[in-house]
Amino acid sequence: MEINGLINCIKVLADPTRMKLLDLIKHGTQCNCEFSDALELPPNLISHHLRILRKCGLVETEKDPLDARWVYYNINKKTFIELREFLYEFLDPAEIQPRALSCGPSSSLLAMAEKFSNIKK
Amino acid sequence: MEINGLINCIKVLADPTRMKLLDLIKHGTQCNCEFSDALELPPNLISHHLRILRKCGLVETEKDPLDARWVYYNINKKTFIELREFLYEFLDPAEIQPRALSCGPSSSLLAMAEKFSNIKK
DNA sequence: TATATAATTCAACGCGTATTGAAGTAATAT
DNA sequence: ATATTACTTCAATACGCGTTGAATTATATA
Repeated sequence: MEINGLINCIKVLADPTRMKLLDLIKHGTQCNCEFSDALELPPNLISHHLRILRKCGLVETEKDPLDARWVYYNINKKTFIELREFLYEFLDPAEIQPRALSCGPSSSLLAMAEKFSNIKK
Repeated sequence: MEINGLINCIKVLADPTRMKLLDLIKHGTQCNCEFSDALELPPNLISHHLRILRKCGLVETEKDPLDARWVYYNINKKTFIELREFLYEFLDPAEIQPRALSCGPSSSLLAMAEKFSNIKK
């Protein structure tokens, strides 16, 4: 998945309702009515958020083989893992580097020396 | 950090400009003018996004000891790592469970048996 | 003191999006 | 056929947020 897709996934993730939905799905695929009960939100609003979760690829759907009116939601493992790896690398503290002295008065020793001599005057 | 603070961090992260800013800061503390050049955005807009990054605790500031007009930005390692750990756990594929049969026609074997007998009739 | 510089804050605009209630779709039951 | 159900889509509203340009603050220099 390209970088923009991943950033979009983060955007999708950055909503308490969708976080809770993902967490519920993670602990067993569920149908709209259960989400609606658990989060105390109208079914159409749940549908809306699930649509967004599906659009960015974080979840996928499956219809009940006995009664196709029911829809069950699953985590899309592939996207899930990809997002996980990306964030784990992006937030890697080992990559943090000290300030590159490319800008500002402290960026050159010359400037520091000049400053120092001014103070001395 | 509480869960709402972490979700807020994700929300803050879910913006291409701020992702780029964080990435630049990660590779050496920088000042506003450099961000402005690198991202080709007006300095006040950079300030705005840095303020949001600082507010949620992802970055912190430091003033130049020689000329306090310059401000340098650093990654706040503590928040950085905390967010990393949280997301790594939340997106752990090992936690994904199969559907709990608590809802829908396939939720009970009884229902399946009834359905089966209807088909047979 | 006056001017310049680095950055921030403010006011306002426009776009996107979460939410709401109603209408629509698809599948099943009577 | 008609009604019911599970869910989705639609239209409308309201709020939040990114962006912009101007004004402001803080600091340094002439």
